[in-house]
Amino acid sequence: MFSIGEFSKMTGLTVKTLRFYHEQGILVPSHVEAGSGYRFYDASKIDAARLIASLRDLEFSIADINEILSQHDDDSSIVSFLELRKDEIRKRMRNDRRIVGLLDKLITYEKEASITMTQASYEVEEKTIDPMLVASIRMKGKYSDCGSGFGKIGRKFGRHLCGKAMLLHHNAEYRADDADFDAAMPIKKGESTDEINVVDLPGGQCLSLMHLGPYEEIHRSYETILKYAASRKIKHAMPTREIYHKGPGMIFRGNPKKYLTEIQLMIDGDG
Amino acid sequence: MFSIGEFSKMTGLTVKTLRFYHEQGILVPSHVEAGSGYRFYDASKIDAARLIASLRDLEFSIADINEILSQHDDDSSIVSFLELRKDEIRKRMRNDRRIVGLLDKLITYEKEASITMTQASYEVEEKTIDPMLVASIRMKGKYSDCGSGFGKIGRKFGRHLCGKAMLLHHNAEYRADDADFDAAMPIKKGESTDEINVVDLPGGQCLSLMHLGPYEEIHRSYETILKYAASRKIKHAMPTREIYHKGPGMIFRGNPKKYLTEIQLMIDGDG
DNA sequence: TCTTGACTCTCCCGTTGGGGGAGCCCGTAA
DNA sequence: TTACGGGCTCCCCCAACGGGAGAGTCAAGA
Repeated sequence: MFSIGEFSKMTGLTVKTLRFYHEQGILVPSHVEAGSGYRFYDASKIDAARLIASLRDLEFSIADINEILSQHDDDSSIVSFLELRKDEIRKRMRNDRRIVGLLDKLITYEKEASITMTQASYEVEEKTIDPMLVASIRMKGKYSDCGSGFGKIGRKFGRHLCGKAMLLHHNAEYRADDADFDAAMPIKKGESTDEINVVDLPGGQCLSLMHLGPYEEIHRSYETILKYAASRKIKHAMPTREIYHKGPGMIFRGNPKKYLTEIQLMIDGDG
Repeated sequence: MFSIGEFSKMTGLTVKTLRFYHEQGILVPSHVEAGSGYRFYDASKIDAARLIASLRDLEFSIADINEILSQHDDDSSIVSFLELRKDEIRKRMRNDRRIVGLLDKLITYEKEASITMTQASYEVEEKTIDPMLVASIRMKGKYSDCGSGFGKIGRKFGRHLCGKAMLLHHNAEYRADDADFDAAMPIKKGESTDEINVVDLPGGQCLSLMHLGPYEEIHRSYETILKYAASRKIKHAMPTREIYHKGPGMIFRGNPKKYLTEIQLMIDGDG
């Protein structure tokens, strides 16, 4: 016969836990002294304690354990319990996978944006870009409506997205209310649908300029890059591309002063 | 301004939850009427509610959300929070994978044992078995000590086990205290260590008999199968194999009347 | 104007598996 | 004698709400 302290050390269960299991009726001491209320456990209870610890390790609830102990004495008869438990845990794992996926996206996005922001020169550069496959939706109206387009593409191609959201401008000039543009997102693969076009965007030489700050001020960067092109007599092809390295966050709306947008003018083959 | 019921329908958060968030200070109504205590929310709170719901969906605690809301307003500044959360969830997923693995083992084991038990003829059969790779430990002493051997093998080759535990008897007769045997378990691959030998067990024709009941009675089945072999003048090779289709469970000690053991006598090539 | 029914309020208790601590009892050793 | 190391019971605490009681509020119909 062991005192509760000795039994605790032998089984690894805390004294509190042993008292709790006694109260719950799943691990009753072999003897309780009448006067003092002291609990005493004999050697046969060690196996019982180990068993309960195993079941708790499998995250069975006290109620389940109570039912298992009182009605069963063989592993084969509790297979249904085990399967239920497994289903529940798999369910939780599916949700966890989803959450980790979301978190990963957020983290990657912010880290890339942060690197881009510190490494950018904020001057007009000439660079070569690769062709890419994008899912796009042609929209007419306000630029600010593009969010719904990105939403639709995200819901349809969520698994295959592989880059930042971008806008393809089909107007040469700024139009407030009746702009003609594509909301587009790079994807690894996919097929066109009624609403969404999957197309190859050509690569090649382009002029690029990073714009740090709110969209309302992006016209200044447009002036800069267009002046640069004009001064060097570079012709550019439509559509003009705008790449959103950092916009309103997925959690917070973000601080517009930190919004980071890249303007790309594709250099015309003839230019 | 919306009443709590209207706001609840708009955001999908229950009235109880909204009151709780008010109490916790993470989503305070725009206005609380002095006399009645009625809560009123304006449109700007919808975004806040969405934000909180997103963070709860990522399983952030109320305390974390409080800190995030009061100290940050940009996704990039909470990346460390997101990474912490991700680590915690990955940790939980690792544990869940472990549990599902254990449960799967238990379930598979019991189901196979159950099928074997109902399909067995409980008469001596001749059958062909495939060669197999086993990890084994040579032991001398009591049969009942084999458990420690299985334990060692399990700990070393846990990931590569692919069959039931078995005993290889090197004595032709029953020996109580100084038996010579191997504790062995089939594995997919592995290398010998100091203590554990990885060897190929040959396949071929054998006599097989299922024994249902406690080990103490297995001598009867041995008599049966040996008599069968003798009556047909079949010679058999050592070691004799004993395969434990069902023994003491991994959870419960099990009911010995349901223990299921297969005896295999390998038929000698000359026989 | 009264009533009715739908809302809303606060307050309290319950969930899970124990942990922390107060206040008390007991035996033993310095 | 006192301190210490056990043990006991009883009560509160955690997280994020849900359920329900009892009471007040609001708008519409009779």
